Amino acid sequence: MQGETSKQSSDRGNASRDALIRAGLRVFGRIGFDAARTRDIAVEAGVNQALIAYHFGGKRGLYLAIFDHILVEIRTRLSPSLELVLEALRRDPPPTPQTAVGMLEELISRFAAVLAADESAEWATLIIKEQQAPSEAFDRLFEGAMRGLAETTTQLVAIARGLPPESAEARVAAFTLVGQALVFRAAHAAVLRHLQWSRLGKDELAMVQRQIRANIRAIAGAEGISP
Amino acid sequence: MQGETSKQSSDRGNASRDALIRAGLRVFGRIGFDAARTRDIAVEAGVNQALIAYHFGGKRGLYLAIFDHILVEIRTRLSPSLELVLEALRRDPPPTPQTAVGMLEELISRFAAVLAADESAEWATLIIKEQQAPSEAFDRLFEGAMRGLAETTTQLVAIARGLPPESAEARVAAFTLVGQALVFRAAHAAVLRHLQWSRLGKDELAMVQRQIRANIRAIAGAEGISP
DNA sequence: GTCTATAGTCGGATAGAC
DNA sequence: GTCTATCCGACTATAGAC
Repeated sequence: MQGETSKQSSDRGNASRDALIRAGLRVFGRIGFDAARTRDIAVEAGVNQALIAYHFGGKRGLYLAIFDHILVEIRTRLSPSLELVLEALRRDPPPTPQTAVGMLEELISRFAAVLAADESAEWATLIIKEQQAPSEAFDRLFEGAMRGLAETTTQLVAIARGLPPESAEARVAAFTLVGQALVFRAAHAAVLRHLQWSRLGKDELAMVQRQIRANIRAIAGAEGISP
Repeated sequence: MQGETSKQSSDRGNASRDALIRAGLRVFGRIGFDAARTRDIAVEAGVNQALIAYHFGGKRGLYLAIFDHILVEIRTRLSPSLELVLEALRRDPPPTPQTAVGMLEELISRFAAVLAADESAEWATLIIKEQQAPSEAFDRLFEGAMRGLAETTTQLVAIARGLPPESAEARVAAFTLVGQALVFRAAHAAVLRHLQWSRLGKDELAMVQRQIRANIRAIAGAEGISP
C-alpha cells in the first residue's frame, strides 16, 4: 500500500514538504520570521528554494504550515497527561481537591518537561515570539491546543481551591501555576546565567519539577480545602 | 543653566536622539528588530531617517542604545522596592523568614505591575524577544539590571525557606516565583483570550497581584519555617 | 545637526526548462 | 515536482548640500 506508481512522485513531494517544515521550524525558532531567509531554510532542508513557493505559496505560507505542525506536536506530547485528567473530570464522583492537586502536579510538571526539552525548544520559542505580536498563526494555535490546556488547568485549580470553575480567580490562579514552568523557557537566557547552567538537561529539569510540585502542593494545601 | 549658546544645537541633537530612542522602542517592541524599518522609526520620531546613522551609527546601534535606555527605566521603576530589601538584608539582625516573605510579596507584585503596565509593554516584550535569541544587548541588560534582581530575590527566598543562599534550589525557587508574574507578559495573548480581558488594566492587575501574594505566602508558609 | 537624493544590497517571488 | 536564472521591490547606509 505504498508502492503505487501514482504515489511515487507525491512521496518525493511530501518528503520535500516535511523537510521544509522541519528546517523552517528550526530557522524561524532560532532567529524569528523576519530575520529568516528562505534561502537558508531551503539549504537546511536540502531542497530547492523555489519549492517554498510551490508547496506553501511563499514564506508566510510555510510559517503558517509550521504552526499546524506544532499543533499536532503539542497534542501528542501533552495529550497522554491531558486525557487522563479529562477522563477523571468526566467521571461521576468528581475528583476530590486532593486528587485535583495531584493531577495539577502531573500536568504542570509534564508541561515543564515539554518546554524544557531540547527537541521542543524551537517551537516553544516560536510560540513565545508569536505571543509578543500575535497573528493568524496564534489564533490557530490557541484554538487548537492552548484553550484546552488552559481550561483543563483552570478546572483542576477550581476544584483544588474550591473556586467556581468559570471565575476569573480560578483562571488567574491557573496561569500563575503555568507561569512557574513557563519562566524556564521565556526567561531561558536569564535562567541559565543565574544558575550557571550550560543547558536545561535532565538533572536540571528534575530539580525544576520538584520545586514546581512542592509549590503546587503548598498553594493548594493552604487555601484550597478550608472553605 | 540651559540657555547657553553652545548648548543650543546640542539640545536639538539630544531631542532627536531621545525621540529616536523612544520611537525605536515602540517600533522594535511592536514588531521586532528585523521587521522594523528605519523609515518608520524616523517618521514616528518626527525626525529624518538619516539621523539614525548620524546619532547611532546605524539600525543596530539604535537598538543597543535602546537597551541602555531600558536599563535605566527598569532601575528607576524597581529600585524603590529593591533598595528597601537590600537595606534590610544588610542590617545586622538579618530579616526573619516572616519579613522575608513580606518583602518577596512586595517585590514580586511590584514586578508584576511593571510588567503589566502599558508604558512598559514595549520594553518588556523586547526583553522577552531578546531572550529567545540573546545577543550583546542581552548581556548588558542582564549585568545591568537582571542579575541584581535575581540575586536579591534568591536571597529572600533562601531566608524564607531556610535554604543556603547560593544553592541551586533557592535560585530555582526564586525563578518559579518570578514566573508567576512573568507569565502575564510572556503569554500575554493567551491570558487575554482565556480571561476574555481586552487589556491588563488596573483592576485586572490587582487581581493578579492578590493571587501572587497569596501563592507566595502559601509556598513560604508550608516549608520555609519548619527546619 | 539636519536634510534630500541615491547608491548598493539583499531577499522573496517567478518564469520556464527539465 | 524540481531545478536555474533572474527580476524587482524594499531597505539600510551614505554622499553631499544647507
